[in-house]
Amino acid sequence: MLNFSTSEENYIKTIFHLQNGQNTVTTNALAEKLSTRPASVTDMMKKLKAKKLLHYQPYQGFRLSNEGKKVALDIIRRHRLWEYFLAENLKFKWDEVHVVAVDLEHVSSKKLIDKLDEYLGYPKSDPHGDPIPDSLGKMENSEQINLAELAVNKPAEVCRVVNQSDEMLELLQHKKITIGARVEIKRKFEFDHSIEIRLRQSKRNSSDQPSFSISEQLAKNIFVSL
Amino acid sequence: MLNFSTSEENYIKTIFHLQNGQNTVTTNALAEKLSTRPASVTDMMKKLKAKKLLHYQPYQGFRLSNEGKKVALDIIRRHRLWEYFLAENLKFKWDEVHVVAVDLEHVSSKKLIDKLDEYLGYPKSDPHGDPIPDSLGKMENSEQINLAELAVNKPAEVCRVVNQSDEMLELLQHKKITIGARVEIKRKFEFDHSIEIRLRQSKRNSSDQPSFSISEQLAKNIFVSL
DNA sequence: AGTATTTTTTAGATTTGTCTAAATTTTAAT
DNA sequence: ATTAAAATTTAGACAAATCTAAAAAATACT
Repeated sequence: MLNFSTSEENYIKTIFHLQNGQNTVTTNALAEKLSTRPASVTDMMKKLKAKKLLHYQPYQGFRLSNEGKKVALDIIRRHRLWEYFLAENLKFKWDEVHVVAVDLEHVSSKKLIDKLDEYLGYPKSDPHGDPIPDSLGKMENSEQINLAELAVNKPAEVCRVVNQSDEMLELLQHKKITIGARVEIKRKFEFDHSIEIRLRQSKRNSSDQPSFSISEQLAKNIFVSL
Repeated sequence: MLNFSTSEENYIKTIFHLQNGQNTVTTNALAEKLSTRPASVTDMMKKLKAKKLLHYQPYQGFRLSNEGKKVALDIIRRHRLWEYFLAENLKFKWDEVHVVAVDLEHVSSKKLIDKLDEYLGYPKSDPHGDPIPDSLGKMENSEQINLAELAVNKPAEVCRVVNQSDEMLELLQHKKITIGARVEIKRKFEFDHSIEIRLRQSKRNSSDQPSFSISEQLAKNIFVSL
């Protein structure tokens, strides 16, 4: 695997997240996500196409090639392993790990990352519940359903949070919704699609907590497994 | 403390090492160390002078300002803490840590480094025996003498190795000379200034080893404390 | 001291990644 | 099917960090 610049890596990673399997990614969407200008995106797309990391015809959007996906998974692996290390070992708070990992992820020594993985005990997911690809780029994708679509009275476990904005993480912290928490929907309200939920803080603290309600917007950003 | 580019940081760090307290650093020496051209050095010196990180008059060489030294110590702190982590926690070999730390040292989150320091138990020196500055930039500088100048039959402890080239580290590994090893000079030879030494591998393995000889060149790169 | 050599700086070019403004292509709307 | 609007690309410029070649300053040499 060749080496890529920090800038190239940021583009690759972001395309991977935007295309999310099948989608074609547009110039504007990518520019928006990267806080840059569409013209800059076009420039970079030419470069990445020349390096065979993506498929791109002018005006038609782009998708990562298989090689590009491999690179993306490698960057994501680095990012999530560092996030795990920061939270688990250095005791960073859940909502602080992302910004630091964004820098660390560009240190690309394969030996470093593989040894870090080993040191951490080959964790399967990062502190946000996102799966960590292994050294071959494979990652587990257990059955996850959106909290907004969970049936009433069906117990589940929070396993993933997709929006990682500061605002979102602030709200989660306040509501004490964490990865691994057991959750059950008590009621759904048709009017605004808000839902009333009850949490049990994983296994150890099994004392039931009072139920409270969350907005549809929040629920849509939370994934659970049964 | 402001943020500096990787390139700026490399210049600052290298000047710090070259000036070693009092020396004035020359354009050519710096270009040589950084594997760059003198013209590039001059360009960067103008930039760093404008940022008040060093004192510089054209043709007169340069020295870091107090502010520049602070920045240098911060970079060195990051470098050595990562080296310690790589060797101690990730089980990197002694001679592999430097190249990886050279990348990690440019991730400049203060919180990250302070938490890493805490996690590692506030180590005093890195795997090469070089002292690690604390979060205020202070570092211990215990009395160190050059192995070439140690008196015969005076037991001492290897505490520092100044040349970190691959070739040097390969030789040290072969001779099993490690930081912390107890060493004693048995004889000095006038002809080529080589010396005959005997090692005891720190405290645990106190069985004496046979003595062997090392070159003056190697001895000069090893420092010991009494 | 005056010349030759070395060191350092200047001037101008190059690469990477970005930008603005203008041109082009695609999509949407009447 | 035209036209209007939106999205995308091109063209040309800029900043950072580097380079080469030439000029200038410092140093070393008889």
